[in-house]
Amino acid sequence: MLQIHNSLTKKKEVFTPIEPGKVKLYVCGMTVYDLCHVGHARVMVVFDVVTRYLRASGYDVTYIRNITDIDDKIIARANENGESIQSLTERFIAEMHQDADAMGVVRPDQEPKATESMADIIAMIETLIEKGFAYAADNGDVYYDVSEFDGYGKLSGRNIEELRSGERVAVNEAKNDPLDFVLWKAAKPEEPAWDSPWGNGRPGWHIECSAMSATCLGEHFDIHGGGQDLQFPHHENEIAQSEGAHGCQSVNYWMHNGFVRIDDEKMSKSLGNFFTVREVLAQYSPEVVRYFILTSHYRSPLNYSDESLEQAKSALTRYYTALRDIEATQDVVWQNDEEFGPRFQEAMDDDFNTALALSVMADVRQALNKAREQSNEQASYFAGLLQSFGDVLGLFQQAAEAFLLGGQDDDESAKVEALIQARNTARAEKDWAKADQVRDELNAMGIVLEDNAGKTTWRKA
RNA sequence: GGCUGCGUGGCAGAGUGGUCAUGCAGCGGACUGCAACUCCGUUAACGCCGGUUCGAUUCCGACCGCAGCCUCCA
Repeated sequence: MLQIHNSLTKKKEVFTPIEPGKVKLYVCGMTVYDLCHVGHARVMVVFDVVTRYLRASGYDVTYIRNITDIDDKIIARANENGESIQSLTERFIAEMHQDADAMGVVRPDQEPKATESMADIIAMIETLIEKGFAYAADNGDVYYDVSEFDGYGKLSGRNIEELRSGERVAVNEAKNDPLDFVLWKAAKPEEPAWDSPWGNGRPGWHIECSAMSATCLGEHFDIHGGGQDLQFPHHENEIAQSEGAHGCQSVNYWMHNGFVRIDDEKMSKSLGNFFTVREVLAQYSPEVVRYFILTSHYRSPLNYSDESLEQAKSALTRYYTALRDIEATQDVVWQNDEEFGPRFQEAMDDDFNTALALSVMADVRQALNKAREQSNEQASYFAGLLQSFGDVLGLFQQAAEAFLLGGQDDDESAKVEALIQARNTARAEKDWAKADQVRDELNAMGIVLEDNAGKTTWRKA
């Protein structure tokens, strides 16, 4: 029975979908003005695995991940670059897709964009004004009146008094209350703007998600996810907006993933201590990055370091080594495996405990390696089982050879093969000095040899 | 200052009131011409101080340390 830690109640709860057999999932996506960094990669991978596991568990999942394609940073960046906003956002949407695809992240069912949701956004603001939750200020902005919403603070565990005492925002004259947040921003000269009942302007960040989630999934849906930093104020404000406008609970389960850190500090754009996905993928295979992300529980902090990536690489190499040169039994269904299936399921059912699930897979790998010596059939079965588990976590999605040989071109491969041939000739003649010399040469090229059962295979170090 | 959360062996990282995590690395052994791979075995941990308990790393409390949010952020 699947249990999910709900940030709203701060407890693990049994997951019960609103509609039996169906899951409606919304995740806050990127603001597209720059390349994805490892923190973004974590969100994508985490909710990719959530989606994969829900589907593997038999749910019909509708997965929505929005794109914020209009905001202050986008406008500022476009101006800096001297390019149009549309050209900037289209470019970075393409870059994001490239990174996500590289990491094997399954595309969401829909990726709504803020700029294409204006009618819904404006209609929702109108509703909020009608119901008394929002007001138009003299300067053309529209604000949400926080004091009108009883549950304000319930997600982030705060109340309005606490928020007031911790107030660090410069007071904005147009607001009735410093805690009120903007739903619609009046356009400044030279800024892109949309027509609205309150004059030309553009939406505030929070209202976009409330409008898009309702449009794509309805007023009440199952799971809403995102990074921990969105809990306040973004998700708190979403609740105020959605529940204010619709008069019903908007989300049953809130899921927040932990941060990626560097040297025990949050990786973020503002601190400038981030690595882009592009940079990391130049050095490590995408599945190594994915494996690294899955070694810790999604809610824990994840410290990024070369050492951790190297460990992930070594571990994944062992899996691919086990899968190499063996024909995996097709269509093995892990749920049917009586030994490992229940252990894997128990791990994943426990709030998506991927670290524990990986330990089950390590046992399967060992079983595979042992079976190899005795029974090909058994070994093939375990290989198939490993593949089946891998499909849930998005691992082992490439051929073992492709992973282990890692982007060798044909010329290089031919050269390696020739050297191996030469070494094996020397070995046959018991010319160990020569054989070792050739092996050293290969090692220097970053090639590791493995002599198995009369056959020499190689891989990249 | 307020509110969260965390502190596990050399590193990464699960978990549990009494018995094995797992991975990376290390050590010993088997295999190998030697290595690598693989297998077998193995060392080692639960921030600090109290309390509850027959027994606590696990529950409770204080303390120390770290991180996050309270402003844009995945």
